[in-house]
Amino acid sequence: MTAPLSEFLPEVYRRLYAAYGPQGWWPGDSAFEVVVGAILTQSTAWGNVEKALGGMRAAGVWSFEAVAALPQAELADVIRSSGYYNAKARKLQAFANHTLARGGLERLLGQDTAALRVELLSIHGIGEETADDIIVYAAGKPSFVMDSYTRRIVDRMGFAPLRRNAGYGEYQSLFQDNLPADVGLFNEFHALLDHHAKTTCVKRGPRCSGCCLADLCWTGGG
DNA sequence: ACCCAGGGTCATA
DNA sequence: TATGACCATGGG
Repeated sequence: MTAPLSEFLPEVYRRLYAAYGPQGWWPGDSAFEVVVGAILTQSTAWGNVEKALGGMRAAGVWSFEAVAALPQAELADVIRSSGYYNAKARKLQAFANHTLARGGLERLLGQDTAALRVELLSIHGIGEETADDIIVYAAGKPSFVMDSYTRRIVDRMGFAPLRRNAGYGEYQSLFQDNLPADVGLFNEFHALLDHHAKTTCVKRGPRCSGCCLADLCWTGGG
């Protein structure tokens, strides 16, 4: 596109919002549930995560104290349906132990965004995407969430002259540096991109076909 | 039967 | 810095 990204990206957002409406992310009633869901959904369909969350509720494992107290093998059994259950049980307990040892979830999430992100990334099992999920959807602070869906959409657009194998931060900066730092916008934009990729956009090929962004997709490859 | 989901860690070069 | 193996269930 010839228009600057600061105009182009809001246009993408307006189209997605007009097409799909508000997405209501993150599903869940508490910061605890957002954090747990963010870990459990790593490379896993959300439906499988919901079953695991339901299992945790039913088992009374619904606080970081309870998560930390349960033997890891038992926690793994409770979250079985979310897949990678041994790895994820370890991650949940790492987060629980870290949080309990350092003044609780409220203290953690109450920091400024930069300090919060650094601390989240220091916890086993929390990478960049999960950290940004937690910052936006649990802490309510702006840090644009990047994921494979959004990268796929970006790669199809003519506006992104990114190098091959561009990293998380390069894709993230594309949005973050060209949009107002508004957590409500970041919240909805990521959810809309995710919904768009899952429901409408074709998974492969150089461009979308017949969707609200089709005319913005890169046509140089076919 | 095959593909992949709202990733991250760890070993290796 | 950058690849690749590994983690594992459940729905299409």
